[in-house]
Amino acid sequence: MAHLQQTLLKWYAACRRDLPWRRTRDPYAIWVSEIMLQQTRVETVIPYYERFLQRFPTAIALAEAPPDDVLAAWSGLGYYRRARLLLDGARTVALRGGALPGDRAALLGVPGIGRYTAGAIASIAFGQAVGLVDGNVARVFARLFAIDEDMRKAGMRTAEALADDLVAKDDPGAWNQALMELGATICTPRSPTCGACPLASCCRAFAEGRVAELPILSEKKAPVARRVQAVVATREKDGAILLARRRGEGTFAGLWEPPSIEGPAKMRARLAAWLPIGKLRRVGVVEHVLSHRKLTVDVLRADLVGSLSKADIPPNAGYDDVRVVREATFDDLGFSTLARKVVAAARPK
DNA sequence: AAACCGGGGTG
DNA sequence: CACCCAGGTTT
Repeated sequence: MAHLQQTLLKWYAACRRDLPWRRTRDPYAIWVSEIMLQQTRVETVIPYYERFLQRFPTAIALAEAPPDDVLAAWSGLGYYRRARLLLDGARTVALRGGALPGDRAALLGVPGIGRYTAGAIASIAFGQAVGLVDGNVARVFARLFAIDEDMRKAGMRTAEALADDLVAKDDPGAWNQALMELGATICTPRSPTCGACPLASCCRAFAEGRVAELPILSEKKAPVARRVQAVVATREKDGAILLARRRGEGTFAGLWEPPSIEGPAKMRARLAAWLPIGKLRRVGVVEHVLSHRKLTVDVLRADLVGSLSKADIPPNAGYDDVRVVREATFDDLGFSTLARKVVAAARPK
């Protein structure tokens, strides 16, 4: 076992990528990076990470920030729930003076910090000897030990137990990052480069010729198709657009978008009923796929002919605020990629 | 259009 | 422990 650890740590020391969050030991910065890196690739995260830390340098600064600002800084990263939970977590941490707890069990009590992130912060920022399992580690372990269980189910528990057992006591942070780095660069989902793998000689899947069939991953549910009607209401004099902010906890909650309603074309009337607009014209269709939904959006254009305030929004419309903004100021708002696509589709050519 | 990236929360 | 929920990019 010591041999395995020596080998991987040595490989990591030689091959590790120089990433911004590897240049700090600030637990808050590491926390932010770990949340951003969930489901999002390194190259995408880097500019967001730099900007976010500049804007919200400490947990307290983040805790005090308006949710709109936080979502604006997250705009385009996706999985906006992460940003809302990170803000929740920052508020929780601010109540205790602004410092994250230094051990895994206490970290698990912070909103938005689950098993993976707790292990990452505890080991990387605080040097606690605990393991972690992300998708990379799950894949590496599934192959290294030929785990025949579903890695989306029981196999994950098996991997978590292994992670805690195997963690290098003298440098847990480096060990965990080494495992993830191996999964990200060598032990990749398809066409892994076993020839370059420092652990090939200890790898059970490699020895048994089963690398291609592991890990075992159960099927995910197919996204459900939904139709949506969206209105881009434009003010004549300056081209400013009416936007509304989604309330609640669901998809795109807290983000700004052209007002929309789910359903077929006949639902347009219900949407038009509360908007100060002229005649609707359908100017395009936008397709957008999320993990659980496949959205087909009818993009409708209309002239904005009056004004509107919060109080005019019907309670069941799904919005809690409205605003008329010019495209130049979109960057100040939390905006999904779908909303950007809808606005772009409505722009006169 | 399909494949890929995978972690938090709840019951 | 099972199950639900949540975007964007690459190929």
